[in-house]
Amino acid sequence: MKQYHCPVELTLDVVGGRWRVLILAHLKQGPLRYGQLRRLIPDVSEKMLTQRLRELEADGLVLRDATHEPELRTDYRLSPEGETLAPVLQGLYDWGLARAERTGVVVTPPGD
Amino acid sequence: MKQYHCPVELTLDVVGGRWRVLILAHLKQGPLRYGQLRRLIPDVSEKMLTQRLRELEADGLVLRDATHEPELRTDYRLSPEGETLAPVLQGLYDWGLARAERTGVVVTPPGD
DNA sequence: CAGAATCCGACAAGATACTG
DNA sequence: CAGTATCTTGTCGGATTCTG
Repeated sequence: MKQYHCPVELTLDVVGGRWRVLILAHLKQGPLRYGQLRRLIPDVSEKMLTQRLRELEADGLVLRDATHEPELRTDYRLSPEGETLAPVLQGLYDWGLARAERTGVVVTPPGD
Repeated sequence: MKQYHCPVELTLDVVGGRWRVLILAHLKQGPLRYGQLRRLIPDVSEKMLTQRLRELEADGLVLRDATHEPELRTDYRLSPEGETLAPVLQGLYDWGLARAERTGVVVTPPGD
């Protein structure tokens, strides 16, 4: 049992770490397949991506539907609970963008 | 030189990790002294608190003014740049609060 | 394609003791 | 009060190999 002294800690439990927020931010745009996520987040390893997706699933933020027909294929998308994070994710995105402009940092979309 | 593929990564560099967001969220309420921060974030060690405060200072998000007269005393507060994070911090706070209610988790303010 | 399993290193974080 | 210094531990994440 963990003790929370501030609501922010709760949010951090869910979106904390290096990858979770990134995954959620991409899924916010719409459902994505495993391979698509990998391409959108080029620096994540398969292990991390799978691990974080499982955790997000367990936390009820992400839904997963897999089919094996005609071939193996898995879609991930935000659950209703996950959708409630949209404003937060948007805020993180917007601030990052503005900060990039202020500091002259370049953001390179993985458009390859 | 780090490669950013998504603006969110930039935000994470600044508010990422376990303590930074927490520190910023408290400073958002107004200037605080070192000891006050420690009490508000009971689980942080002195080392971590100092280290994170130095980083936030270096990133230009937090300002520090120390006096030695009549006694040693240091105030930390958000810089103008740090203030731009206010909506983000508020978003994280609000979502955590709502999530706590939905999941029945109790948040215990360090008011003891 | 979408993973699981294992091994390993780096760094974040904790504990403790000491200082102006 | 507001730190610094040192040592140790734990967790996160990378690399690689294997599978239905």
